[in-house]
Amino acid sequence: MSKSASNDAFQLSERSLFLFKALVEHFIEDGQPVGSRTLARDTKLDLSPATIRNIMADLEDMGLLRSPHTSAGRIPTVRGYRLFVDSLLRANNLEQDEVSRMARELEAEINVQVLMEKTSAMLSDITQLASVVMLPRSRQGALRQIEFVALADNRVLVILVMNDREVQNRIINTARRFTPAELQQAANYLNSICSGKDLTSIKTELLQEMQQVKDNVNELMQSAIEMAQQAFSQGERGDDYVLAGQTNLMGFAELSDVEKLKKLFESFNQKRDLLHLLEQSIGARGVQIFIGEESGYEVLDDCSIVTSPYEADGQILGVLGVIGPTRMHYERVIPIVDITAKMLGTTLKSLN
Amino acid sequence: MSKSASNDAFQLSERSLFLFKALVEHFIEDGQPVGSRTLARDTKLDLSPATIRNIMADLEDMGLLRSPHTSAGRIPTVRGYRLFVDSLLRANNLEQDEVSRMARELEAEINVQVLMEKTSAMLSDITQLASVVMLPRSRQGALRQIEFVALADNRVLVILVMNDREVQNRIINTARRFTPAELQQAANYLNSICSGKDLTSIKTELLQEMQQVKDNVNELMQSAIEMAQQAFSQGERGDDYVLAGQTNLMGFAELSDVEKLKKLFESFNQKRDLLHLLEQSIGARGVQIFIGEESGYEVLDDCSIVTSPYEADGQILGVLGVIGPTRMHYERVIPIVDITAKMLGTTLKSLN
DNA sequence: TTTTGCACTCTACCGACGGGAGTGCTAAAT
DNA sequence: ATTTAGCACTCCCGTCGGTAGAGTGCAAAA
Repeated sequence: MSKSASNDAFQLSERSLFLFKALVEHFIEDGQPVGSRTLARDTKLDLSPATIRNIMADLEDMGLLRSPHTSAGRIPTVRGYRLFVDSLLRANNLEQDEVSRMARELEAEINVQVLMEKTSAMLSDITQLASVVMLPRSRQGALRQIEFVALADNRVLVILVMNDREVQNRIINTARRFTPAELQQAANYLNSICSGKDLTSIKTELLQEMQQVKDNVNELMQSAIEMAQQAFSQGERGDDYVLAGQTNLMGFAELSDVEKLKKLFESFNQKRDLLHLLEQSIGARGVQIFIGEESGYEVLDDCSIVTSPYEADGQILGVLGVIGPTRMHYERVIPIVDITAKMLGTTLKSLN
Repeated sequence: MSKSASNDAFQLSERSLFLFKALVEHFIEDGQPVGSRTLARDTKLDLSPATIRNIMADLEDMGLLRSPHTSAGRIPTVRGYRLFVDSLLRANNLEQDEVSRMARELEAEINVQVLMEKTSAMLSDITQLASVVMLPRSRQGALRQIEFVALADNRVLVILVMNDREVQNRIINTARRFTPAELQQAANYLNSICSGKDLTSIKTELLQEMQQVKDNVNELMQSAIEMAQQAFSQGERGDDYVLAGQTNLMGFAELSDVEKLKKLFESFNQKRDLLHLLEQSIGARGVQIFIGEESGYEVLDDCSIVTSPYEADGQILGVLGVIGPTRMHYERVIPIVDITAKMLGTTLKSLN
């Protein structure tokens, strides 16, 4: 369907396209259906409203426009937006100082979690839309190092240092008390086995090691493996994302229905739908856009989502994007999402 | 003002109070102004609407009721709610199995952050309102232990184990590379100085130590102090709270105005106002209630907040509560907030 | 091919109107 | 002295009709 929409550009006269573009831009600007007279007034072409009406009728036949009711103006259909975005849009460059301001803000941050939050806040602030920054499942980075710290009672704090500077803490209960020296030894042992491998392969590795060690009488090694297993089995805090600027969506006329808004916000909280959608963008090369129903989720019917994966060293680390009404300033939002993804990528790279 | 409201109970005949209570309960139930006829029909007292009108007029004179307009029924004023909550309310006990279900859910959790999130989610789920669980500034627990882990380049991961099982990670840059053994030594040294003290006194302690060590030629000790100072200076992630169930507030008739709702949500995100309000409850012994304008924040004018501090071993650890329309089921919400605070307290205690 | 002219349609807004709900007051009843 | 009945009054809310405005589609003229 999007395929045929892109072809529309070739089946239309230049004038029709120009008019269509003007109409979409006008509608994006103020959200009201656009009539022939308005368009005649606002475009350079010196055409009468009647002529424009004829053209609009053609565009409507092609499924690019529709009227909400008989005597309203026209508004773009999803297919119309598609054509607009794919073929007519000339993304304007961002102000240089705006870009450098963003960059400065992000570069300073060294904590990954906080970096994500800042990026999301910035994105929603600049676009005045809702934004999301996601860490995909495929991240599941390799383990760089494991450390144990003795706590009171029989508790041990396990520290998992991931390759990308992420650190995870887990607290486990042990059968007996261990001295710091023992824990150090256990950690060394485990590091020799695990370091550099990713979590799933570590798990299988540990099982094998378990077998081998069984004959061995070294109690500490067995304990070490058990502790590691206990730590790894703890909720790996699956996929997640950072959301910001939800409230920016309130007050858009097309989302003024409280019930709809509630459903939308609830779907944000449940994460499921949005995660699926974002995962679709992981494969894409650059900015990807879902307009209205294209997303396939009913709650997002009146919304568009502009996403982009971000990467470092050619490896895709995650996806970020913004969510807003279908009637959004694509020409502004697209380059913003694009550049934010790039900046996040380079910032993360510099952290590693 | 709330003082005089409590005294109202003694200035009113039993019958008036009964009627007043019935009216408030009726209004809480369906949100419509209650008229004399309805009340005559629904109460056991066999009174004509006219009599009830007289009584209602008295109650209105006392500032307990008001009518939205001439020919509507009456609704409670803030002062009316106050009287209702303070003197008329008989908080009904919760179902035992509901309580134990909640307890089971919470007891299992060992991670403090996740525990807060779960508590908040549970609270908003049960009450169908928005909920908040806060960690107050005064927490600032003592430091139990500090550990260093060498990372790549000149980076060191600092692990701060707080007394209450909270663990914080900081990453710092060092002038040169340190071996694990050196780091261990530095940690031991610092632990001997800092362990058991709270962060602020540690900071001053470090400054003093710095002076003493200056003459000493032990380079490692100096480095250790510098590293600790660098770690402590990093953003101590101040006051914070966990919020859940915001969307529950959408769809309440009294909050149907999108603009108001937007302002309310934004004030949640900004945290400031809500934090101030919650801090007021820290001193209170048990459940505290802010009705409508009593909170002092305009965005909360149509809302009530029910809070309770939670504590372990007699020490107040934080505050939790729910936010909903003034017209909420206080008799249900109050015991829920109360018991949740107690459960959270005991759960935290068991973690220590 | 474009424009003009015109009939037509639909919405949004306004004012009028009536029913419904509820009140306050007065006078009668208990 | 209370309580009740009766009644006039007020206000809200939904409905209806009418009108102005915006915009359309079509046919005929330019």
